[in-house]
Amino acid sequence: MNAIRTARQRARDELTREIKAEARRQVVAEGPQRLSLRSISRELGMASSAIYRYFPSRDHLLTALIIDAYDSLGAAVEDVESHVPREYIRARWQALCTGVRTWARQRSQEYALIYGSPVPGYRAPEETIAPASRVAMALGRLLADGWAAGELRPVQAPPLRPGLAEQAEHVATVIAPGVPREVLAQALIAWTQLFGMVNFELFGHLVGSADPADEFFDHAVDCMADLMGLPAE
Amino acid sequence: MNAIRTARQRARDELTREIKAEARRQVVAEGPQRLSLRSISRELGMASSAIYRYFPSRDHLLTALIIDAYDSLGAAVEDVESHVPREYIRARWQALCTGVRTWARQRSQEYALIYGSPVPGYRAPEETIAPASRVAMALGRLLADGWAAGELRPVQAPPLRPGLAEQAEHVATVIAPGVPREVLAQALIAWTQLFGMVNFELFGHLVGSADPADEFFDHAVDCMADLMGLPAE
DNA sequence: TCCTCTTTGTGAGCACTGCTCTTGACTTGA
DNA sequence: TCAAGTCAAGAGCAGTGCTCACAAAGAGGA
Repeated sequence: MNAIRTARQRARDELTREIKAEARRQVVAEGPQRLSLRSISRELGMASSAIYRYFPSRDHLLTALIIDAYDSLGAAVEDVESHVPREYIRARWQALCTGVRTWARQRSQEYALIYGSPVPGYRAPEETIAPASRVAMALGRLLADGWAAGELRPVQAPPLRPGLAEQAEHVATVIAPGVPREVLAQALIAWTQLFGMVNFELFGHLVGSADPADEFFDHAVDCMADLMGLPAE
Repeated sequence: MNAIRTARQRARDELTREIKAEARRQVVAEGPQRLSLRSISRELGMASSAIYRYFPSRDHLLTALIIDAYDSLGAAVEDVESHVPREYIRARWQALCTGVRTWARQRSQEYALIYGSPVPGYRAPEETIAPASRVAMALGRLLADGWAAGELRPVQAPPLRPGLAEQAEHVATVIAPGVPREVLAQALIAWTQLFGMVNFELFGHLVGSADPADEFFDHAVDCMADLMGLPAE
């Protein structure tokens, strides 16, 4: 709106940032459930009630952190993928996957915040869905590029059930226009596979089987690439 | 040990059960984080401090619930799978998957308890790992049966990296003796895929794409069956 | 039976939490 | 300059997990 914000506005923005920064520090250090508004206020040297001028409740503050986490993950994935030449579709997929995994391992508490079990009674608000879809968008672009270049092999899979065909068609229009629904159905599988593996690795469900998970992860990523019909190269 | 337990022992067992039952009711109704020892004691008409004679901490009570949840899921899956004739390998896989999904949808809070993000600083204790592996065991039996019957098709996948080959070999000896490691590597993928989908469905990450997820789920289950080389039938 | 020893329940209390509300001080724009 | 709007502070409410000293009650040996 106005480039010249008032002093009050600037102070408000700064304090909002500081509160979020301290909150993130606590989440990273001790997990989302230990996040305490009172200890934030103590750390910032203000009264606990003052926090409520900036975030109406603990959940609102958590939501802000969630949005930031989605954005951070999206940016990280976009960044790592952008370093791969555009025409290497399979390499871009691999970069996307390792990007997600690396980010998740480095910032596991924030990952748990967005992909772990939601806080009870917590319903993801409207403003989270855009940042939440950045990773999916990256996958969509990659598929669209591969399709446009005529490099995707036909998928080997059972025919789509009608409802799924419709959903896949809708996803295609939003995320990868022109790409056939069969490809997007397989991409949905690959997508849930990716986060399923990262979840299991981070939450300890691979202990005793595929732990450490590096090679298993790479292997699965390859299999998913084949499932989507990505070119070998 | 002794069939004739003392009155004290019987009272103790009963109260332990009642505490767990009330705790489970609260978890089902409001989620794990709202579980409150004080409100349990209030509901049971006892002093809050008395609970600590039965569970040394809130986390210990949660662990007991987690074990019960694993056992309940394992039993449900075993039950639904046992109703399929032993020789229908693919149908057993499908039954296993829908068994997991159905249980998860019916008891979502308990599912979140075991497959959501772990409570902060919470480390899964030793006694959870046996009940936690019941679903994996069922998958192993199914593969072993299929292999013994000579019905598994050779898997179409990249060769295993050495570390993964070793891990798959180890999983095979524990869960599906005799079955080649290549099959178990694909089974690991199918396994993470299964829980990845259920996670995403329950935690709202499929909203806007594959929601409702029934057909997508069935499709993915089929694809995973193919990935493992299960017979068509 | 009596008399210890152990187990169990109680209630007060500590240190903490999210959140509300009143009160008084400050900034801002007309 | 001055009313309107904004903000921080502090007290307070209702709740939490957990500890501890103490008093009943049961268990088992002499």
